[in-house]
Amino acid sequence: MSIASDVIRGHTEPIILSHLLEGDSYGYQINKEIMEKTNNLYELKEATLYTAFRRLEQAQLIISYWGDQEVGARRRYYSITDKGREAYREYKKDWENAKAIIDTLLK
Amino acid sequence: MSIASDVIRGHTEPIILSHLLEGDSYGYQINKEIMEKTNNLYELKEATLYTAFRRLEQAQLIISYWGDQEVGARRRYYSITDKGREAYREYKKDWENAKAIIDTLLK
DNA sequence: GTATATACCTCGCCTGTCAAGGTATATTTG
DNA sequence: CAAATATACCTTGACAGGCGAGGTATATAC
Repeated sequence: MSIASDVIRGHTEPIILSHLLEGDSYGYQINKEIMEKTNNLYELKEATLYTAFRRLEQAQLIISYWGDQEVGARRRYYSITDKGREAYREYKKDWENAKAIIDTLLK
Repeated sequence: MSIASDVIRGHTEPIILSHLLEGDSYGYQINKEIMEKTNNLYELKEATLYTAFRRLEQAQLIISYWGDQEVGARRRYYSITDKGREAYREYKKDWENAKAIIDTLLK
C-alpha cells in the first residue's frame, strides 16, 4: 500500500531538506534512499523531485553544484543552506501542529 | 498560528465524513464546528467546502436533502452513506500510514 | 546489440484550494 | 428605519504542486 499524492503534497520539500541535513547528495541517490527508508511505500516521482529542487534553489534553501565524475553519468549535488535549515525547523513545527489538528478532526 | 493548505490538502473529504458520522448536518454548521474543534487554528474555506460536498455526493459517499426551515435561510443537509462510512475507514487507515511514512522521512 | 542501471531534465495535464464575487433571509444596533 | 451583522447557500477562474510521458547521455552485463 502506498501513499496518496494529495496527502504527501506539501511534504516533498521538507523531505528533501531533511535528507540533505545528513549531508550533500544528488537527485538519483536521494530518491533511492527515500524508497529504502520507507520500504518502497513511498516513491518521489522524478518530475516531482526535480521541480522541487528548482523551487528550493530558487528560495535559496539549497544550493547545487556539479560533481566531478570522471566516469559515469554526471551528478548534480545539492547542499542545504542555513536558510534551508531554518525553513526545515519551521516545516517540522508545522507538521507537528497539522498532525494534531487532523487527528482532532478525524475522530 | 494556522495550518498550511498544502498540508491539509486531501484531508477535506475525510474531515467532512468524520463530522457526518456524528449525525446529519449542513455546510454552515459543519464549518463552524470544525473551527471550534480546532480553536480557530483551521478553517475550511467555503469554496473548498462546497466543492468537496459536490465530489462526495458524486462519489455517493454522502447524500443531501433540503431542510424544512419555515423561517430563516434554507439549509441543505448532508447524510453519510454506507459507502461513505467504508471510505472513511479507508481514509483513516491511509492517514495512519501516511503519518508514519512522513515521520520516518522527517527525522 | 540489447537490456538495464545510473543520472539528468522538461512539458503539459490534472486536481484540490480559495479569493472574489453573487443571492436571500433574519436579527441587531445606532 | 437604515445599515450592519449573522445565517445560509452557491459558482467562477486563477493558481500551484504532483506526475505521466517523453527526452538525453554514459556505463555495464548478457
